[in-house]
Amino acid sequence: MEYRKIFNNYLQERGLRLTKVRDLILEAVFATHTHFDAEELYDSLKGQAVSRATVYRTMPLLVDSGLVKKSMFGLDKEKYEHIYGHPNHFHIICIKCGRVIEQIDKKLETAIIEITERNGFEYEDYHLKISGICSLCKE
Amino acid sequence: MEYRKIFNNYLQERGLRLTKVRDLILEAVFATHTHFDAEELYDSLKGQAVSRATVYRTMPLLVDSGLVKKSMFGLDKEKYEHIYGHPNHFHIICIKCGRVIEQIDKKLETAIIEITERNGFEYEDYHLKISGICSLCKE
DNA sequence: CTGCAAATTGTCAACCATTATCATCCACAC
DNA sequence: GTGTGGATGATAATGGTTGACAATTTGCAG
Repeated sequence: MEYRKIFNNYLQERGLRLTKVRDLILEAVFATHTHFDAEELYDSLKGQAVSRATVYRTMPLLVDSGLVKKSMFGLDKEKYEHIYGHPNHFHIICIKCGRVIEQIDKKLETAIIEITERNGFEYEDYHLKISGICSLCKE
Repeated sequence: MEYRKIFNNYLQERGLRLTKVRDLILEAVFATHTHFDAEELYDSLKGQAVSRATVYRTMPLLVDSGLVKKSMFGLDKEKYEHIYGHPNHFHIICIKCGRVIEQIDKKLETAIIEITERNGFEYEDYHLKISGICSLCKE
């Protein structure tokens, strides 16, 4: 798995250790194909000796390594999603039922990068969340 | 002040009461021209008998009334900004120094609305946060 | 203007996600 | 295999936010 190589490289580059527990967490993250929070990840690791604290401690590493992204839903908890192998995308959320649609739009992304550079920034990443009412809830 | 009228209408429409305290909070919100959190708002009301709990209780009303928006920085606390009289805008944030730039881009907004409708959603709002490295930090 | 019911507020305790602490454990270099 | 410093687990602590409830105030009817 490519993502393992990436994470291991990331760890080694900064003198962090490749541990069994970090591996378990990594696998759990990539076995999850939805948006999840730390607690849900912890639950999915029940039975495999991993403590809650370590899950919380590992998430920033995964984010920093570029494998995982915080996906901002403006809710209470931190939500994450793995992004390795997923092109940059954004979300459209129904404010009635909470349904989330993922979208990719190259043109929009290009426009965003242009705007960033026009302001003298070196582009790094973007988060876009659109709120609306989905077709099912419109009636 | 127009925003007072809007808030009062909002309250009356749902049988909520216009109270002195809500008025004080409203004024404090519109006296603040930056992004703020509940605690900062509470501080700015020191001396005017308003309790912390009421500040927290009132924020959702202000958001729901459309006068205030949660501005998502993916940080620890809920951040807000008042939006009455401000065109819809987004933020570019420097990941090194934390500087925040506000931008308006009509074309981008149009594109976002189009994408939303193409997906069968009725457009409501969007949140865009761009991360990058600002000109000062690039060196 | 007065009285009343219901909404609102303040105080303070409770909640809950996240973080710090610290003793124990383990990865990794030698 | 050993030593050492990073990593982990258990648990307490933290801090933003919310709940409970008695006291207070608003909006309205009379």
